[in-house]
Amino acid sequence: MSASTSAQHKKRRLLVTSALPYANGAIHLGHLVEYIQTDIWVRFQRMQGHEVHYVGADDQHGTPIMLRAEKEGLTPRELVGRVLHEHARDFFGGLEAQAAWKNGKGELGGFLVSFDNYHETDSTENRSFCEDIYQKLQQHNLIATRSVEQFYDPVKQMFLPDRFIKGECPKCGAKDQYGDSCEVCGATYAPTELKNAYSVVSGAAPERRESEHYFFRLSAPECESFLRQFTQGSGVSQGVLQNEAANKMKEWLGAPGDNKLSDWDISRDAPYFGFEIPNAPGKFFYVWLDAPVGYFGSFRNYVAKQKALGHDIDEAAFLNADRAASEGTEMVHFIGKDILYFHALFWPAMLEHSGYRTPTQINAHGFLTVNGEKMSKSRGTFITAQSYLDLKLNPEWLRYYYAAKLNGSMEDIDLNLDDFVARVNSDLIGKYINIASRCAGFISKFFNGDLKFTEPQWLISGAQSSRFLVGESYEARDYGKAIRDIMAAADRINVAIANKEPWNLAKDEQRRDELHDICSRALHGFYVLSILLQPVLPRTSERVAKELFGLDRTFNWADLETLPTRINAYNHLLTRIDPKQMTALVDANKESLVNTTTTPAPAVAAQAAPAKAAASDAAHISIDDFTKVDLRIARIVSAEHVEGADKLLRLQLDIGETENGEARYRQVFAGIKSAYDPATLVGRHTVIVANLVPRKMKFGMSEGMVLAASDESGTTPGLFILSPDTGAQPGMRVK
RNA sequence: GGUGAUGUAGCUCAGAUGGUUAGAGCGACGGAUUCAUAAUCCGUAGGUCGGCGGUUCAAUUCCGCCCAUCACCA
Repeated sequence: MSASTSAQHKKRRLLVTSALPYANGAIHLGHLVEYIQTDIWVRFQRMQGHEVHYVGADDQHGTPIMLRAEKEGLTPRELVGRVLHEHARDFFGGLEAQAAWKNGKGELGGFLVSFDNYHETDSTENRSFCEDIYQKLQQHNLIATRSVEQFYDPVKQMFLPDRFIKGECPKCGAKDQYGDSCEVCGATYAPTELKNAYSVVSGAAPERRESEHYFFRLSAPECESFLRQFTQGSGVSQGVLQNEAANKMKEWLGAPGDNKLSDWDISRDAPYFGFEIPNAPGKFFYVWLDAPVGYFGSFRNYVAKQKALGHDIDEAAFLNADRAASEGTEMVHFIGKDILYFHALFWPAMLEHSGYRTPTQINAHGFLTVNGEKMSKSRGTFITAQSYLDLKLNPEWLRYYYAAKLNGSMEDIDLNLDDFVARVNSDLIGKYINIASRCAGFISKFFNGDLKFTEPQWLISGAQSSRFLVGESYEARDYGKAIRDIMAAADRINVAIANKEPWNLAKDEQRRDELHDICSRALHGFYVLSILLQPVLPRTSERVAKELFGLDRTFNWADLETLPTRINAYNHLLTRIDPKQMTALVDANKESLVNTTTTPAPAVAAQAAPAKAAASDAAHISIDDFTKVDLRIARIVSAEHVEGADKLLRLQLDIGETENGEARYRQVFAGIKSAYDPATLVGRHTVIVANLVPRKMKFGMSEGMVLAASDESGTTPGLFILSPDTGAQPGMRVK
């Protein structure tokens, strides 16, 4: 790759981004593929001394956020503010940790993603970029307006995105199907074809209404000709896009004259959480317009923060088209393959025609599967970042495993949990860490920590060739190859140690020089491996640099040309994964009650069960008796502690009821405080008795009862509320 | 439905412009060793390279069809 060879001579100036996670849910292991992939690349570039600015942000606008905030009884700002902190905690240990780290006064937490800045799209910086881009496009006659007919919720008084419409499949009649295709028979159709369509928001029958929309004229000839040149490029190596992505673009663009591009609808009507379009009251920028602009917003915010600390970063050199061209700065996006369309068509076309610089590299990656299948909440493979960290699993394990599987293409990668344990334990502990562990003792014991090399040049030239080989792989994002080459080197070092049998040399005082040499060489090997692995294992490599080799800083790429001179006493660096931790991780992420019974715990319960069944034999009830109990699926909208109550939580439950067109929630007091943190309940589905006589309690009316299991004998402690299987909707009858 | 990607040992993956016995790591099995409470080293077994057909002296590698998985069709 040309970039890596030229990197030897020229200092690169890079603005790097990862896609912005939507502020509507928790970070999970699927998200982390991208942030870890980007972070490894960024850290590799920094190690070479390049100027790197890695920025990210939360994507906070749009209808789903607006509606979710409403259901939780929050303003959108309150919701996205909370989620921003959750995301920051997962990525790097929180905004405070990040700020301290930037000041050189602290360490990152979470998954060690080393953003230079993490911001939000609902910000003043982002608004001003959006307005500026929009106005420039307008000046270039690339904004058009026309009337669009859309679904409208007459109760909620808002236009509805297609995914908020459900109804019966026009082909097979299956109920509750989305507006694009039927999950039961596989038919595809337009939302207008749905029978008995209803709004997911209010349940009302949607109407068709017209409204004026604003469009970015992507179909304009200047856009097409620009994109043709931009996506195909003239690049010798990768160019702007990977091959696979460039082919996809060819498909989207078609042959010259096909005119396959259509204009892009960039406006949404009020009510909408977003930025109002200048001089267009009641019209807002569509979230997908301001999301990528968020990269710029975050960068500007970062430049200001750095300026306050006395560091000047030339913003225009990175954002202005002419300046970027003359200064040779780069802008590199890491994205998932699902959003290639937005990043490779709309985004560059917008930038090109508003005077901003366009991306120099767009790197798309595939999706994550777990154990070969789509992540599943009921199987417990929809694993949140928080659950991984809460169980004290080492983030470097996951970073290493992802690195070993990533190859720079758009292929999906699989996290196989058994393989994860085997791979990490065998590679990192068995091969890599073991080298230091088995040799450091001799150096400390016999040579006072001093290293001595008989053939220094030979060792340095070996490190030099690793430097090229591994560096090229990192540059091309073929981390899998980098890891294979690094581990092959670790294998060679272990073989060399075995051949010299230092434990036998140690018994013979005549052979101290030989002992000194083999152990010094092995430690140098460990030094090299630690440098090469630093982008992947930043925390461990930092400890190796500081604690073992006594440096006052982290490694950089040039350290590969030097030899360490001494070591300090060796302390353990990494522990193995216990397979039980994987079981615990999956259990912690299981939502369905049915599936949790596969865990070992019920051994006790199984013994208790027969006795209870026998006891209840005496009192059968009729089916009619049972149907008197109205059991419903409920969604927990909010949960909070009740002041003055020892055991109660106050829950707001959505069971699909409405009142005057507004969603009506049931307030229920549940005695589950001892077993559940309210924050973990929000959003969960459970089962309630809906026709229980409402009861006035000291703290208010309780309009139903949440069902929970417990062992009456007290043998098995705990309280367990029920969870329906995935797909159950609030209000469904349980019978 | 259309388009594209993927399908190689038990697991995770390399690789080949078509050409002698298809590779690695892990796992399994056998042996060695003990510095590494955080092991390693040596060796063995395991694959008709998703299925069927075609082109060819020769295909797992090229072509067609089929099956499976995944994605995209704004």
